[in-house]
Amino acid sequence: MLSIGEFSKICEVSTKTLRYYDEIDLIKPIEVNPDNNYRYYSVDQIKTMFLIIRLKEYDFSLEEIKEILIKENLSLKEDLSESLKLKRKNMNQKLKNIKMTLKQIEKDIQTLENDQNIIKYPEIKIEIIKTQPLNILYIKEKIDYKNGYFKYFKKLYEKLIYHKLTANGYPITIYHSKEYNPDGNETEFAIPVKEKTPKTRILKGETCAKSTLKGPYPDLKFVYAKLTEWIETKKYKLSSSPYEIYITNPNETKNLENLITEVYFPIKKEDL
Amino acid sequence: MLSIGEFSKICEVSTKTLRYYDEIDLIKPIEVNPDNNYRYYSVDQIKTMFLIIRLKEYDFSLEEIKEILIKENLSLKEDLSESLKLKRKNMNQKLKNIKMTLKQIEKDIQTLENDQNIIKYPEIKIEIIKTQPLNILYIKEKIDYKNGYFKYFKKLYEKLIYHKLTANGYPITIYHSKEYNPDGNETEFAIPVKEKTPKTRILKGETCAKSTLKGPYPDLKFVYAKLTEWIETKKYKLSSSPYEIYITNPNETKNLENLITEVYFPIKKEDL
DNA sequence: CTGACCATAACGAAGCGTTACAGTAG
DNA sequence: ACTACTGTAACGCTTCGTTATGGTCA
Repeated sequence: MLSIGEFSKICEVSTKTLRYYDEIDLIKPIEVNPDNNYRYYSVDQIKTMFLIIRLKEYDFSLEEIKEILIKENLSLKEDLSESLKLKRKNMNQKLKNIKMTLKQIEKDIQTLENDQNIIKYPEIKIEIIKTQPLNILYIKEKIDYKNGYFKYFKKLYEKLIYHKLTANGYPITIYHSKEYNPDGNETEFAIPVKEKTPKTRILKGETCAKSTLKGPYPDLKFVYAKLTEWIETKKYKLSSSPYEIYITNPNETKNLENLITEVYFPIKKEDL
Repeated sequence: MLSIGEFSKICEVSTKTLRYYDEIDLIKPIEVNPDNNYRYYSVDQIKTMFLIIRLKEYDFSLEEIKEILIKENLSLKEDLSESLKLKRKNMNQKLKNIKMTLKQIEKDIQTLENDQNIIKYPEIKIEIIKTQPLNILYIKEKIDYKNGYFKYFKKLYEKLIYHKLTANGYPITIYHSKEYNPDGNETEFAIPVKEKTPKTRILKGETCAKSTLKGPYPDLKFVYAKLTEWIETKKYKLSSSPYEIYITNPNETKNLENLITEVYFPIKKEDL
């Protein structure tokens, strides 16, 4: 039997951690002296503790680990295998993110060497145009921007096929919610179609400030910033929801720098 | 000028976040309506906000970002460049860790497929031997295990050279602190030397339980677990600090699986 | 008047670290 | 008697999310 200090040393965790794990019933000493409440651990528990540490490295929460330990006692290992595969997926995602972040850091360090600002908008031209009304098939969704739109356009195309309609233009995304909400924003995915049916609606023709971005989608936020700025300085106001038209197909474009996206801000003159 | 909702949408952060950043003086609206306390942001602040987001991706704390923004106003860009390089280093470290974790997950998934336990000790034999006294040159340090011992042995070798002593055996690490402490443990780095001087001391000869590990250093904790277990079941007690002797030089060993390390636990019979 | 927006305030969450204070084993 | 070890209790840290409650703009 091991005192908390000995146990902590072998397992390379602090005694504070052990007391906390005791408190949350993650791993409890097999014996507690009732006189002085000293905790005593068995050598068998070292393995359990090592398992906990291992799982923590895999980003399991202590709550999840608790469940795993319970299942372990019932020897349900298949379940653990599934969980591990899920964590592997998350880890791979994390790996990708870190690699991208590293690339970005490199870029930024270079930018600073050239004595420039890290944050700068891509070259953006703005023109005022009048759009024609478009007959569109659409779906509305509450979405998180970060995961890409592939899923939603897939759904839209399924609807298109199901209703036997004929696509007649590039895909469009319309942003209805005014405020950014981390768990979902009112967004409409649409595509122009030939046939007018009760399932379609008209995206009305309007005066718009239009910008065309050549570059990756994350740069779009700069276009939005720029357009917002422009509208303000020119004393216009937004008259309805902004939308994007994807001229290029991201699935067929190898170099993301070559993606072309048009951004439309419907505008009117500020009321005086 | 932008209301908090508009600003939040363009920058893709929640209004809660913006209010929090206002509270901690990270980014404050340029104007606040004194009647109703409504916050208004300028379009210029979009760039600042983008910078904050970028730096957050690089793992700067909000406190650090605050300092950077202040320096930015004084246009001290060199400083930022240095900070970025530091973060790049951290990111690279993180990348390595994740890669290692991924490898371990793969291993564990395999292990589970073979219907075995994830945590299992490597094959470890234990023998009882009597050691000879060793005359050692030593340095004591309070260290964190995780960063490797290279630094400390380098220091030890410098001392060796400085005092013109002759090494006479393999390097040794002696673990004095009983409890694991996340910010440092009393550890002694030593090497046997020929000359007896006031700078050296005797590591006394004793009865020891000895194990030899062939494999990477992280496996050492299993050896410690096993030895502790063994001592308990055989009714021995630890009589002084355990130590390790490194038979192989990790800098010259390509495959970490081939590292050889001896672990010694000085023991005595339990008092009856 | 009705929603969609805005405000403040207070609590929660994860995983311990950090005092502070006191008893205890050897 | 000393010291290293053990205990409990309570607050702190970071970065917001989550109610709850109430005022305000179009």
